Amino acid sequence: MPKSRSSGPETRPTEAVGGERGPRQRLLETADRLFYDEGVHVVGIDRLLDESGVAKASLYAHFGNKDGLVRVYLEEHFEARREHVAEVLSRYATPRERLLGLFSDVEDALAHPMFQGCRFVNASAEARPGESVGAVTDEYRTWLRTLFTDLARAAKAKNPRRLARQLALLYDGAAVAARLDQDRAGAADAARSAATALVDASTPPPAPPATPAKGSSPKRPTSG
Amino acid sequence: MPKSRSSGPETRPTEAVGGERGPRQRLLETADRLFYDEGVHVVGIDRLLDESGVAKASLYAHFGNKDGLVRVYLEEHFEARREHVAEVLSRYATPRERLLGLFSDVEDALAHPMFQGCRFVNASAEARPGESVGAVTDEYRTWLRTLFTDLARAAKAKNPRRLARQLALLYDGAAVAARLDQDRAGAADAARSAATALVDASTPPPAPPATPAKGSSPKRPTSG
DNA sequence: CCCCGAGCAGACAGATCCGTCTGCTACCCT
DNA sequence: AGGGTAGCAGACGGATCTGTCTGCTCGGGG
Repeated sequence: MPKSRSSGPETRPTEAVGGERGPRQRLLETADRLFYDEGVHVVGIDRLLDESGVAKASLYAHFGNKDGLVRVYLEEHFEARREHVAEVLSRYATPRERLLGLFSDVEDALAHPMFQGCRFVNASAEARPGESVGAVTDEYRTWLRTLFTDLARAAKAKNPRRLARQLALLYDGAAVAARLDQDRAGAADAARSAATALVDASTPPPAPPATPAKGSSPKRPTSG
Repeated sequence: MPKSRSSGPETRPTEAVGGERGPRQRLLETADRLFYDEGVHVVGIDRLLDESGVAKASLYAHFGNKDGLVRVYLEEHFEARREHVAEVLSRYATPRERLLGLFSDVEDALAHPMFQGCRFVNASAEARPGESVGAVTDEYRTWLRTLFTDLARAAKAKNPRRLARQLALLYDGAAVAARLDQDRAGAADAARSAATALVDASTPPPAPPATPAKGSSPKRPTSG
């Protein structure tokens, strides 16, 4: 029985407080790197174990099986995405600025050389029917669509759901272009400019301008 | 040495003329179905052989190895795409109508329940570095970008390359939405309406209308 | 002091997958 | 009629992958 890890009181099982990271964390970091760069099916368990310095038994104790690791890998990325998007949105005041701010953030992500597209898109392209990739991806897509729809509605778009879906198309397209094309700067410019045009065409004219600060973190990109 | 099949005079090796299809064709049809629906790495050779009724030796005689089959699978799809797009474009007269016609065609593809997104996007998401997926995909992406750029330039867009990239984003986004989302009709509407808005915003006003015929084939969709 | 749990290391089994090779059949062409 | 070729069927080997299981170490608490 694979011990449903969920009881953790406040600290991770053994160590976890100091600079030392436990096997669970190391495994997830390695999984995020390898799964994202090379694909879920391409990367075998032995390689994950080698590069993270974790024993095979620890993997199965923590995650049950490989699919469990993949699920947590995607869930943690989902959580990181939500936090990142919340932080981005917090930098802007009006709904219109927030919508466009999301595409400025896309521009930042595209500029990052490690950006390899959306983890959910990539994982879904190679997912078997029974795997849990589909479930997490569905949750993510629902959240993303709701986010755009709410913002479009708040921006008083004439047809909020349509505008939301249009912007989502640009969002996904940018992720695809980031993985397949060389000209990432062009794709970023296209996404931002298209988003601006679509928002302008669907919403009443905005209030007078107020350029916001534009800070971004140098970490591994989280967009997708 | 894997016998570089290329000498075929005018008919395929043995049969090929009558209703009978040779092993090469059967293999490619099965590959297109399985690779597209389930993924290139997920589908093994034995399954391809079983479902196509072809001997293993025939596969290696025709394609050298699995990567060769994958390459031809993508190349033939590329060729089908070019022919299909040429046919779509031939239905319209002006560059603007042609650009928008491509998105009407996207709408048709999205309506097809077997449409599972773009074969190149899907295959690239799970491709190993050395495989030939990357090469064929590069050719396809270059062709696609050139196509949009030429049409945008012909439509007298103020910034043809930008408009082309914007439309390409919508194109890719529609393929992603087709695979990951349930609401395909909404995605199709969003792609078409966004394309119209972006074209209108970037080009001088069009000539008076002239609604074209809109016929589509009931075959397996080729878009991507 | 000792015991228990967490984690590391690696062997092992079962499945799968790729690719090669050996037979056999059937058809076409001379 | 006979030989060559394309194709079918399947065994086989080597590699790889997932998942289980057995030892071993180490540190902390009763």
